[in-house]
Amino acid sequence: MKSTRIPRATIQRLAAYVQILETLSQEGEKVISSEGLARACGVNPSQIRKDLAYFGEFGVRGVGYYVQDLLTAIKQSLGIDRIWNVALVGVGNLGRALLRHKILRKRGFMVVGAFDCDPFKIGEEIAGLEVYSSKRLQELAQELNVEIGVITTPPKRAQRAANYLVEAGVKGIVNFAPVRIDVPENVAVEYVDFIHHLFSVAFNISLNLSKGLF
Amino acid sequence: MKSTRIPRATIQRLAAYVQILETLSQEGEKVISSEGLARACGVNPSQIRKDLAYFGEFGVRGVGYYVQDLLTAIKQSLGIDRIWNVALVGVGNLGRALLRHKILRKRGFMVVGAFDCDPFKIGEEIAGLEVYSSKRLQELAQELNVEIGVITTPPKRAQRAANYLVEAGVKGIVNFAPVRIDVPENVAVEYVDFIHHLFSVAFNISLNLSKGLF
DNA sequence: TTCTGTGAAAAACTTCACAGCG
DNA sequence: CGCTGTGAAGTTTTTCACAGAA
Repeated sequence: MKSTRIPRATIQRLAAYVQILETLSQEGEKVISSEGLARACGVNPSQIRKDLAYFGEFGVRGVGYYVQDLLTAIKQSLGIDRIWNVALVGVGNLGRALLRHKILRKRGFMVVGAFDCDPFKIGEEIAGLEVYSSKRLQELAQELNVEIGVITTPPKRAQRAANYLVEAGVKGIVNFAPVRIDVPENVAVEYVDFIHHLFSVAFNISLNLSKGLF
Repeated sequence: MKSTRIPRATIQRLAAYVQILETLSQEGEKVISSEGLARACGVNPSQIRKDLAYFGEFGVRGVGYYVQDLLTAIKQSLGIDRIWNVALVGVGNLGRALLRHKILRKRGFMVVGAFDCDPFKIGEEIAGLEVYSSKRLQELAQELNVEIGVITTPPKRAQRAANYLVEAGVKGIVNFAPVRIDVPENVAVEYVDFIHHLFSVAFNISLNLSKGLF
């Protein structure tokens, strides 16, 4: 394992590799070359070899990578070779969808607590989980051994949700609310905002159109 | 307007600037400096000036940027100064959440058609929109003047959904399914996969933990 | 004076090209 | 022989630093 700082982009790509390798594994493929993997995820083959080299030597020269071994190695490198307990704050449309979506659990992220500040929602049961008052976050998160918080509140309540989560001792937050949040620097934050992707598509369409016209 | 190729990262950041500027605008702020904006979205001030310079000169030296003017200018540059018609394919948990979420519409993306291949879902009404058979995509998308497709199907059906959308003449696709899709190169594609962000947070937590231990 | 716009420098990231191992 | 692992080259993106306009 190298000690160089690992590019953020590499982490993003590793996540993509995991997805492709899991599909390959399900399809019964045993071996994949960097070129095959590259084609499957639209990047350069040496990019893949470089990305993997940050964490170790997982391939066999002249052969390629054993799908199952590589999958295990990447998951271990990313720290996703185990289950992470997650608390979800904000039970709106998006929050509900995430709670019902099996993908979180399938990927090793188990939502062990759902929280909201709306009295009408507190006590409701969604996907087998009771909705608790956000004020009980600190108390319950410790009890439930929560490590990651997911914020799906409206933008105005995101900072408060973040505060509760930090107080409750979570070490990472995935924020779906379209606002920046302030947290201590030892808390890892990721922002998810699909509107950005729609903007990006809109921009590219406009660009293509103008290329066609002139 | 410069003719250099605009970095993808710039487009992503412009989308973030839009969000912040809209908040500022609502709060009645008239002027913002590149430094203020930089602080609000966690980037370097000259990054912001560079990003904006790709599209023109929007600032006033010694003053900063007029919030409203800058907002208008960025929206125009991104091609989001108008309404885009969107077709959504795949009415599962995520699809439903997007249909009900007001944010799409608020940002200028109007879902004008919802499609699914499950006979049980066809005919259902969600957020005032009838669910149609995916097979009718081509016919209806043209009628409804759809320009962007959003795929929220399970991974296995994503490629078929993409094919339908391309046949229907959409020029851009936002794919929420965790698989790569093949489309003609004049169709802009963006992938949305929040699991990547959870992976990223998990990795960073693991990293912080190991830093703390050694 | 303040704060933008921008060349030039620095850093980060990607691709190349090939040595080296199975 | 084929494909990985990797230094070196190349490219892109970010940051610096300062000239110049309001």
